[in-house]
Amino acid sequence: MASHFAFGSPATRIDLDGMLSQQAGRGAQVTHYNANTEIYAPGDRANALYQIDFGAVRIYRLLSDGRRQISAFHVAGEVFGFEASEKHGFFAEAIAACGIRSYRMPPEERVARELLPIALQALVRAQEHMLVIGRQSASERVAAFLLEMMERQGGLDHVDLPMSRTDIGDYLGLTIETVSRAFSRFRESGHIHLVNTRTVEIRKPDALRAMCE
Amino acid sequence: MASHFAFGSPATRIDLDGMLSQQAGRGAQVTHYNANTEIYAPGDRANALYQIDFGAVRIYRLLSDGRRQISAFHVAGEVFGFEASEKHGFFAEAIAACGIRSYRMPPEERVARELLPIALQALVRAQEHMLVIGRQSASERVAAFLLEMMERQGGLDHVDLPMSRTDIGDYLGLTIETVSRAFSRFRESGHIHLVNTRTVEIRKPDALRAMCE
DNA sequence: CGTAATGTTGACAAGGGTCAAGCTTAGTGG
DNA sequence: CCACTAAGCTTGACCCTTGTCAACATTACG
Repeated sequence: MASHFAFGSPATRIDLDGMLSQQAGRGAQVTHYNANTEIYAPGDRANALYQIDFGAVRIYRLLSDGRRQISAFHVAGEVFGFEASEKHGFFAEAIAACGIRSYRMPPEERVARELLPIALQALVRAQEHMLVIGRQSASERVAAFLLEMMERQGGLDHVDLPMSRTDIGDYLGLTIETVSRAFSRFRESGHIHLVNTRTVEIRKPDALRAMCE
Repeated sequence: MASHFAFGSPATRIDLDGMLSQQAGRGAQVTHYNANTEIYAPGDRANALYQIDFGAVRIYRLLSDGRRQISAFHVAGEVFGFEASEKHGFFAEAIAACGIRSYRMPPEERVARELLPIALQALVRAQEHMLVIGRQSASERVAAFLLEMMERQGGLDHVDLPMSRTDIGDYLGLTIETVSRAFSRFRESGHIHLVNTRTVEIRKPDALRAMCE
């Protein structure tokens, strides 16, 4: 509580109403959801925040084979619905019957426009990473890692890895031996070419993408 | 880019300087870090944001037995250092030689004070959850889950679980069978008492805490 | 060129997943 | 109010993926 950046205890109710209703010019909508009903789905416009009056909510994603990773549970008093783009990337569903207030998105102040999106981007990456480490096999994790690095370096096929195998292992929740074996198998199958240990040429990005589904 | 909430491509440099220097009344400090040197550590005051000029950074935590979970890598152009409390909860270290600009914390506008902390809290939870699912065994994950639920319900020893075993498994990256076996083992060892399948009495919270380190 | 750090590969073991059976609880209809 | 059913949960047996331990190879650096 001391810091201007501190966050209240879990019991503290956030005064979203006081904060946002001014902007929307109107109080929040309160909606009732039955158990196992959808609140939003990937692709839906992310133009609101949600605060739970009562009940509980799960946030999750699905792999195409049906494996599911829940990235968060939310209970009464908590706020969810943040996204880093204009569309949702996750499912939100009521676990039990819920009362949920929805608030139109906050104002376009400079901090909201610039700083908050950075935090939200980090949050989305964290959530996606949870999907990788929570539900994917060793080779799927390494494939996802290579694709992530490729994208973050502009999509060029020659990817530079500034980090060690130990770092990669710790990032993916694997041992260095398992990471190394995955690299070797991708090399043997022609998916990648190891220019050197820290430079990878991605030869079959689609094959890697197919692994991650 | 279309949405007022959209986030630029990874290549886009965030104009932190233009945004924050006004507040600090001064431009950013540029610091040089050698490879494998600490930028901040758990317990350090979190009163700045950092933007990477060149090089790469790892964000991680340690379990007491030395297992490490890296929750993020950051490369040139990216911003890190967000925390939900006044102190850092993670290590930040240079992977290679780095040039890093540090910016004093942003202004206390209403959105920054209220909305950003919510996002940051979610981010920190995500990062801590990565530690759990990336590096902990099945029983450690379930112990961490029970403790998290206990804390989020005010620390009472009778914890209500609104979610199914399937949900818990998906949250922890485990199958329902493994979750169930962990509950059973905790029951047999007297750490918990299962009042019913959805209500747990935490009898030895310290024993559970010891498991998570 | 020599040494230490980093990475690769192999053999083996174990933790957790898969498959299957049975149990418990909650909800429904007679 | 009880019986029936379906969903959720528990337990067991087996097996596979990945971790562990070890040896060796390669790279980086002084």
